[in-house]
Amino acid sequence: MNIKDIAKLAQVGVSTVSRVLNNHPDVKESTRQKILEVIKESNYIPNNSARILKQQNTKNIGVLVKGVFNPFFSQMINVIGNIINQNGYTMILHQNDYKNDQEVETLIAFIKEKKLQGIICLGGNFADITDDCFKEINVPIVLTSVNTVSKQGKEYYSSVGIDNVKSSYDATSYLIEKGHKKIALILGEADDIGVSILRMQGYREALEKSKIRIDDELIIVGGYSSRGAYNETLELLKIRKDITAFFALSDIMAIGAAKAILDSGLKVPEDISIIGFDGMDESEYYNPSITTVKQPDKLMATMSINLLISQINERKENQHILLETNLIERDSCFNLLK
Amino acid sequence: MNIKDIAKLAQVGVSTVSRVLNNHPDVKESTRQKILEVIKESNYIPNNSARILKQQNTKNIGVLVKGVFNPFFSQMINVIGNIINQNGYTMILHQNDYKNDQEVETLIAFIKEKKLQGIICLGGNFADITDDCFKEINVPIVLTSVNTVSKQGKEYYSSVGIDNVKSSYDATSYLIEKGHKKIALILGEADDIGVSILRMQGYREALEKSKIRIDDELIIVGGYSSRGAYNETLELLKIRKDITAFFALSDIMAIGAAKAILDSGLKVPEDISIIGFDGMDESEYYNPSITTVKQPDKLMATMSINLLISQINERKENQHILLETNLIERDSCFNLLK
DNA sequence: TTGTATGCGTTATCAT
DNA sequence: ATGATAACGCATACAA
Repeated sequence: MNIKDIAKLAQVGVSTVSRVLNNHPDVKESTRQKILEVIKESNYIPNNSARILKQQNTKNIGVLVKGVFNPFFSQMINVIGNIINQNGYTMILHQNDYKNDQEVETLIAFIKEKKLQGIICLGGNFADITDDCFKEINVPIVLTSVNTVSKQGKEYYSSVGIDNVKSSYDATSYLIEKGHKKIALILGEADDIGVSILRMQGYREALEKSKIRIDDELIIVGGYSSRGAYNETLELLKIRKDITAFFALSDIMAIGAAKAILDSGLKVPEDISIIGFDGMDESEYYNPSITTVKQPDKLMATMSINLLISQINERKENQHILLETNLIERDSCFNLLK
Repeated sequence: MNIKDIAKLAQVGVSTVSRVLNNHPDVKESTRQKILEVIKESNYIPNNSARILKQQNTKNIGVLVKGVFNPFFSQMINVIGNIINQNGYTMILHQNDYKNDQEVETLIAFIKEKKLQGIICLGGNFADITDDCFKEINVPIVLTSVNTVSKQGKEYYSSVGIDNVKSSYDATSYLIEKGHKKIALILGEADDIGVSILRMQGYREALEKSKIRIDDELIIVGGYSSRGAYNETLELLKIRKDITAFFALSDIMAIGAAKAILDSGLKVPEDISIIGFDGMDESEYYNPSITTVKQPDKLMATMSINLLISQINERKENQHILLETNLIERDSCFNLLK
């Protein structure tokens, strides 16, 4: 069942059907009604691939999200989607498997397939951006909350994110100010891509600043899951009785670590303090509420899409924006000095 | 930059380029190399819309997920994706906005656009299935963990899910057996679509069986969020001091309720018991660990995709499978009778 | 082994 | 207001 069949059934030409499909004004009301009726009756649904293939100005904005269902991004997608709609565009959401490391290629394929007018990438590792890989793409690109290690090609895309080094420097310093010296760090991933390495750097710098020796045994990897953080924390607590604080690089891991501490017969925060990262609901509703580094997720979303739309309307120079994080003090950190 | 340009640059015909693109065997190794080189140099990426438009047998299986990032489905998608790949198919993941209630239409559009060989729907409300809406679609459809209220058209699709009524009947009975009589229920949504109504029915039946009066004031709505459940629970606890247990229809809401109880100066489970639903990690790592109704998510995923693939290979009669849930006893329920 | 030509389903241009 | 027809970018049958 295609547009030709509908045209035949309605006894009109294909272009008239197409006009109805696309809400063009110059169709007689009676023919419009008739065509709509035929469409309804035959359960006809246009083929989107053919549509996009032909269209020039799609009014589509793409959102490419890294990872299958990263809850941190879900709020941001809502914000972005609303603003896209308000501006008369349509959001096309696309997942990029976290195992797929061909970020740039996926990005370009997405733009081409959907004839996008602009794109926002949420997360992912864009370390392999080269000077010319975006040259042929002449739609604006905004990379949000991604790991951009590459120094190349910065003039071909915009970015919005946080200062990972400073954020974790601040969080670590906060613990140090409360008298903590044996501070364990829970990384997300072990390899050198991703944000963990940047945040670890902030952790290291804070310790060095206070002349605290960096103890590699205190740095564990939780795989961004509660389970991973739980297991690793449990093991670490068995061999190291001197730890007074944990800094987890995600709230999800902070929760796993908290449970491991409790299951070890210790109290949070009296025996061991915890600080998380992200500012997800889970940390707020935990018992006790977990102090965390809040990422400005909604602001990041708003700035990303506003930047993109302004770029679509008037090509200006690309911008690279770094937003402030905010340490939310709750009930999981103990002051050893009082 | 399209296939024609590549052909010109490589000084070959378009079909030879197409063959290389699709890994066809009958291309001379030297020409293949040359074409690949040209493709690499010009950063050419084929247009997927055009590809799909042309292809007949795509080997694509679609997964249509309801809601922006429902964490309950993320594990299932991994399982499904792996099995799809093992069988030589490609998974195409598509989000359906939770505000979009045109489930059937979205489903059919997705099948047509991507020329899918089969599809799994994760979640969503398919109450408006009619006898003929799937008739024209001759690819197998599996609805997994969806709300299928409609009795029509069952011969045109398969389904995999749990018995929502029985599951919540069992959970409520579990509380009753422990001596609880004033059991509050936290629904996900207030309207009559969705699973909340089925689970509420189980709750009602369990109370009726034990001759416990159903008190509508004890039934609140948490909107499937911790925050919603927290606020509603806090309010309810102010006006009702007689409640001894909460049954939340998701673990996320159970956590919010737990925090509200704690913030009201009460203890879990000594003062008030809690039971959740889903079996997510969050409930396990909460303090205290929350007793919950575990959905067999991985099994649902495995059965769904295996059923679909067997249907693709040999069209058999559609099946409707109901799996058992499992009540995981943890530390959030107190026995009043001991 | 390689090239030419046709059509997938739609939109857009140009007629009428 | 409406219809015929040429693209869109690709895969494939068929020819060579």
